[in-house]
Amino acid sequence: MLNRRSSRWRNLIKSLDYLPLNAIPAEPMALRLYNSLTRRVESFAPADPKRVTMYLCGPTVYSYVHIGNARGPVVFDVLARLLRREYPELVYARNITDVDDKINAAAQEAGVPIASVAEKYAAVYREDMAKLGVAPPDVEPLATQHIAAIVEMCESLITSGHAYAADGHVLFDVAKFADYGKLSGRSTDELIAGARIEVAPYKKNPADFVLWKPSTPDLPGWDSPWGRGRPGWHIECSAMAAAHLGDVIDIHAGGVDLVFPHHENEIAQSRCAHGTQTFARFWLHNGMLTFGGAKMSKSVGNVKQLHALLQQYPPEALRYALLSAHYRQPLDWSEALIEQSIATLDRLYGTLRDLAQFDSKPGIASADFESALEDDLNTPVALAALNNLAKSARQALAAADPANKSVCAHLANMKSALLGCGAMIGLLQQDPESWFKRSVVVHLEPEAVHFSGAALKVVTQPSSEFIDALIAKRSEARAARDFKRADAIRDELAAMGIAIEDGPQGTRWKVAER
RNA sequence: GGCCAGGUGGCAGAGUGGUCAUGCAGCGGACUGCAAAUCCGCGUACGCCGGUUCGAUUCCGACCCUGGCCUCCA
Repeated sequence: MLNRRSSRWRNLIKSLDYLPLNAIPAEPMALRLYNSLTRRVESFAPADPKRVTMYLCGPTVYSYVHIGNARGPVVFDVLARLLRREYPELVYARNITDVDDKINAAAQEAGVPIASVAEKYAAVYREDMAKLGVAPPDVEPLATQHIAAIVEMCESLITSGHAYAADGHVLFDVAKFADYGKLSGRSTDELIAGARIEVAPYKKNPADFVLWKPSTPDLPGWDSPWGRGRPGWHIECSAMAAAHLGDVIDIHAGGVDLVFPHHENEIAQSRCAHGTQTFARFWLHNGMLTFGGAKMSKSVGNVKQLHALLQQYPPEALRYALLSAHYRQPLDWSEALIEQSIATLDRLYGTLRDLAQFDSKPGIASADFESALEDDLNTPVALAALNNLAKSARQALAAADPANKSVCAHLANMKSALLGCGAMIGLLQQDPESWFKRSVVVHLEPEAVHFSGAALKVVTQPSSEFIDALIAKRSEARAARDFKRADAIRDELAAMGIAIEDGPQGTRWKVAER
């Protein structure tokens, strides 16, 4: 029986994965995405294939972000990569909110100008995203550079009767937008009746939200028809999305905690200002990172700072960890998760290292890998496919006759597929040697070579030359069958955090897990 | 209280109406001077109680538990 689940069928499908590139017919992308607006998985097709638009709510730059803040950028970076293959004209915008009361507070506390706080943390954010392998967005708008557009949007909302000015503020009149609450599944009546917070006296309804608010002289502000003031948070994103992507966009993404009120308010502002039936055709929301059973957040205090983690662990392991669960599910962050990710990457890079003799470029990803990603970004299934592919490569390698040309071609194809899968999710793109020899001082420090065993403890970061020298000594000892000495040197290396492996081609080494 | 997600093997985490996730860890074997790496093999997982069905972890209902939003938040 050749049914879908039989192993014969699976092997057939597997063998198809490694056909030469030109033998695989090009198929149109079958991307399906869960749309929060309709609460269903839908086939994705852009409004205009020549200009696909995507917006992700970026950071407010008042401090270091935590690892939870990185989940969206990483996950939607994968989506952007996927989209770009089919639609090279993708315009992906990720904003930076650089005017906000938290920034003001941080500046005041540090006794520095507000702009310097925003600039500092924006720069750190960009650097840290790059370390995580997140490609820069096509557009990175700053809120402070869109004040005119924001003011204009407020005026237009007032003119159309959707907003009102009161007491130096501009407020959105929730009662004037019938679809308010549709995204988050709330009724306007409920929202108006059920407000828990203290209601400002200038509001018509408790649910009305601020588009513009007055600034005192010590706060950043811009002249406006309502006096000197600054924008509210929600209107920034609406204005920046419109300025760079248009009135209607294909995809709007963000954390699930932004559904209400932020995204709900964006929809209200944008649709009313533009007179459209739709703001974003697809709404995508990533689940929260938890830590110790609760959502990671600064207010709870259970945060792990991204910047610190990047110094402590290989960045790629953090990316792997963030992609190890489906993006809509919660993911519990832990040290064990990072260590597991390091161990898995060790194995994957080990496979690539064993395939080093083949000069393969990233090629076409395996079919099961690609279809997993197209199925609402199912990265866990994609990673499973990647691991299966790596395992097949190891098996083939273990059984391979190096002289057999067709076997070599097969192995080269597998390596190409492996790198191709990695390229699609931003993993496995570095030289395996640099993965294994990370955090080792590469430059020779002449004194270090002459250190005696006792002085060695002073050296916290051994140089690769020093390690090579020790390994050479151990090899001499092994050749002389002086295993006691050889093992002593191995122990010495282990104490430095270096693990060694003896193979047919000699001894190689890697940085051991912390 | 309202709205919305979940509860899967030691751990992480997919998925499915009827033999397969995958990874990490563990155990046994091969290989190795010993390790390591690699390969081979192993473990009767689907919160609880009913129902539908030839058959349910998967569908339906009740229950218990957890998390998210309702306030700034990725």
